[in-house]
Amino acid sequence: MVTLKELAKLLNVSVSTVSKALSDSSEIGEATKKRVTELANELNYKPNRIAQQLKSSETKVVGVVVPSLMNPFFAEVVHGIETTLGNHNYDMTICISNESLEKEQRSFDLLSTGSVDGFIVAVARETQKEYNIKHFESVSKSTPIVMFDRVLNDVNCSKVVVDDFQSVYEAASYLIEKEDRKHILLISNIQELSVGQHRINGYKKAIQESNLSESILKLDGEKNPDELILHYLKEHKDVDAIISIDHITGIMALNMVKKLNKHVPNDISVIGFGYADSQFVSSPKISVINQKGYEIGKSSALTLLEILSKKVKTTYKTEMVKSELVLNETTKKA
Amino acid sequence: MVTLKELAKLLNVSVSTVSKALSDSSEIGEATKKRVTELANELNYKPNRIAQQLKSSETKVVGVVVPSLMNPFFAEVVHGIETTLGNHNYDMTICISNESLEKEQRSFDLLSTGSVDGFIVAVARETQKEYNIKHFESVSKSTPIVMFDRVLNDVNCSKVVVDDFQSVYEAASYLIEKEDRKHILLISNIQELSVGQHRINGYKKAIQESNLSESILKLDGEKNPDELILHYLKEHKDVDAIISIDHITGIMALNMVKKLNKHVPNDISVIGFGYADSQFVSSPKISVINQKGYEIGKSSALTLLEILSKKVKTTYKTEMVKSELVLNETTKKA
DNA sequence: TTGTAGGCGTTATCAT
DNA sequence: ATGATAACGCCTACAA
Repeated sequence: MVTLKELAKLLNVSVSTVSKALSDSSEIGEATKKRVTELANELNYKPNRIAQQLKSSETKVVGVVVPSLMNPFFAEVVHGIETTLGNHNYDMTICISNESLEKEQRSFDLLSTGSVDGFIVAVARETQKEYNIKHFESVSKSTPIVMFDRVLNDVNCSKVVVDDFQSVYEAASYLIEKEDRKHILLISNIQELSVGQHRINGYKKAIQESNLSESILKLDGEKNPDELILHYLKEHKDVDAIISIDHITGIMALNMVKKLNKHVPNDISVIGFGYADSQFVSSPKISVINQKGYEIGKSSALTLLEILSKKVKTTYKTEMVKSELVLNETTKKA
Repeated sequence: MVTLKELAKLLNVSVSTVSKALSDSSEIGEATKKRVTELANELNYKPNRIAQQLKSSETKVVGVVVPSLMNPFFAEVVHGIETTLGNHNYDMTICISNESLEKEQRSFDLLSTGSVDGFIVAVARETQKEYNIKHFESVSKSTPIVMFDRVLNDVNCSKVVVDDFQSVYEAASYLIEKEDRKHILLISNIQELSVGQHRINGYKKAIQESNLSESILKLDGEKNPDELILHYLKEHKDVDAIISIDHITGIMALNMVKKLNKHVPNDISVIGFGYADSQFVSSPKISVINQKGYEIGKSSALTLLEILSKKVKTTYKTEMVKSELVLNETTKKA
């Protein structure tokens, strides 16, 4: 690594002259500027970012802590974050909590120590269950935090959430009103998460408003979700629509319906939760509530960048990114 | 951020006393050690990592540059990398090249400037196409690089590759020998990547050895891959097995076969490329060549960590992580 | 046992 | 127009 000092020695000038010349300061003569920049290019000088960070006490790095990257939703969010940060010359350090409280705490501990200017986090399942918020509270005193999707209400920070309640409410209402469905099964794989609860509540509201009755199949932690779905459908032959509140069980349910030789969507409609290309792995192409992970990531990043750009403490806000009901081949055309 | 200096002032001792006390140096008396550690805990002192990095010229951070995170294979690899690095107290900065040469170059430029101790990279599609290796060559002089999966032979660094050729060769041989298949269709979505070529060549070898004839359907860049598959199968009714060399088209092909009311695996066997839970989104559960992304990530990280642990220049090695043929419900039981 | 001083690489202030 | 000096926070050889 070539440093300012080395350049200075080679050119027989002082370190500060070199520094100023490279930042095109008006204090430096054109001749020396040329000499300096030429040598710097030749030796491929790049300022040491660590030194700059120490000097400026700014890292231009954001810590991103997510439960998993193999969940396509989080992968998409992270993609949105990365792109947005990149446009503002920020980098991103990623920690994966693996749904573990302890790993999440360690990540915050490690990074809150000057390594990053701020955090973007979706809290781990365990954290949410045990409602342990100490690490967030202590860090947020010195470093701004933005939470998305999995959010803890009692932590005082900006948040970006999904309209979980409303989106499922609308999907169920659509099935009831436009398709005249009478027995809508809700399949859940995530009922213990706050977002899962919201989605279930949206479903319940729509059902209650129409005086239908609720059917909820909870698969969280079960080994053979597909068989349970199949079994349920066999026992309840009047099911005429399915809403799944996570990605995989939606596709699964579709496959099970086909296995029973029922026609989709004529006999049974299916609406899943999805991402950009959920449709590619299903036939017929599945209708989904699209969570817009990219938008959520972008929004989270912009929110954090805005906080970082101000010196003063900002007041925290909660933003909602609306999902989109994408009607495809597993629902009837409106 | 509370610093050593502040602690020193509050305790009326020198900075170095505090520093030594906190690192439990034998030079410091027990009494002062206690005073120091107690105040440090009370004020929640944590050494500033940036300062430590500058001092030691080690960051304990690895730069990871991948084409995408929404490709489950890369997501899985990154997970393996993160876990392994974490076990060795390393962090990870992720840049997503988005298959763009320029973005990849920018990432290397930015990070090779003291921000990271080493790189783990899967090269972008564009980089591979244009075979531009300058940024790797210049960085690798000062910072070790480990390449995985998408690898450039001419770059002098350690590599972790997949047995692309062998795995497809074995899958095809299995279909020919154990299932007596006569017309095996290979579906490719990635023929322009080196790994795609290797996989195709593995297929070709198996076909030639058995005096069968090749059928290759290239879908790269096509808008309606599913329809093309369907069309192909209608035109070639004697196809009795399909190998797909990427994740999505495997599931797609399976769905198209079912659409034609052919039985899987009795009429047609299907083998895709897959990850841990590919089977969950298909019915019947798809047989796959499992790439073991986690292992690849782990191996890449360990390789880099080993290089970093030695001061001397190591000699570069190329390691191969064997894929596993996971026979499931879309092939006949052996 | 404790303190002083110097340096990691950069930048900014203040002299010359 | 150029240079000397100090500072960011930490560590450590050396001095007291």
